Amino acid sequence: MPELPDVEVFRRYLESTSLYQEIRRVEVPSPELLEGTSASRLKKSLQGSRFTDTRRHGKLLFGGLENGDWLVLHFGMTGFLSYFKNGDSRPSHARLLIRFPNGYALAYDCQRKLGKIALTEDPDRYARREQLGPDPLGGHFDLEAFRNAIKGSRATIKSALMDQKRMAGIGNIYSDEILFQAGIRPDAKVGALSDDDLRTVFDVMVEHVLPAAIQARARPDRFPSSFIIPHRRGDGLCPKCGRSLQKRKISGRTSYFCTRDQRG
DNA sequence: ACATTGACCTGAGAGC
DNA sequence: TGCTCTCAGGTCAATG
Repeated sequence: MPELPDVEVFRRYLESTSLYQEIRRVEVPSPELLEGTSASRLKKSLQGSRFTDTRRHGKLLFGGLENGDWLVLHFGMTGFLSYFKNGDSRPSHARLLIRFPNGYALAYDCQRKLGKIALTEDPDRYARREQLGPDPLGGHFDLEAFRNAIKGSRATIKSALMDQKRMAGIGNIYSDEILFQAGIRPDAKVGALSDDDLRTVFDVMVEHVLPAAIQARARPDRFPSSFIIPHRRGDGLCPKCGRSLQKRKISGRTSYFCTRDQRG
């Protein structure tokens, strides 16, 4: 699930539930998800400290600690956060548990274990080492930056949008949505797109799709009815023209699009 | 340089 | 109900 809008919702969730509380106890039931750190180092850093800041870069969430360290979370395909009260049913695949004095705990749940947990002293440096491109909602990402990010790609526009080295945060779902709103087929080659096309993709992504998805708390049932995401099913219909959507693998990923409303 | 495939994991849902 | 098969929104490596 978690692409940029989802992770932004997680960031706000972390911010509103867990900031400034002392971290009493940390449990790491699945240490195999740790990368570049150990359970004991993680506990040593977190226990007794508290979150004072949050950041996001693409699909990465950073939790800033009082002691200067940052907890890094990547959510894979099935990850999410859950702040729950002691005694209430805890999420079924908690891979990291952060317990607070008020009897609540923040769980990082990741059913398929495709996410990862890390620790860093510097989120920007961490993102650089991961070779992540700019975040589309980051301050400096304008049309010029978008063109630079896309420039030189001989791949499909869908693949270029999803390439985390070009820009960070767009995945399979939202690339489909952006290209649907832009009226461009996902299998169109980047080189075949006009300057106008690229401007449209940029505008739609930054000004429409991503903000609307975040506003809807990344929940498809709250998306505008003009979005394609709620219709991404085998028998789904185009919200513009009502015809059947095409379902096809493009650049290795299942893609949905409308042959009438999207140009190739 | 790019597309494709399979691997990593686990579970939901479809079809029988 | 229960079994098997297919598929899944992320990333990585190997192959063509």
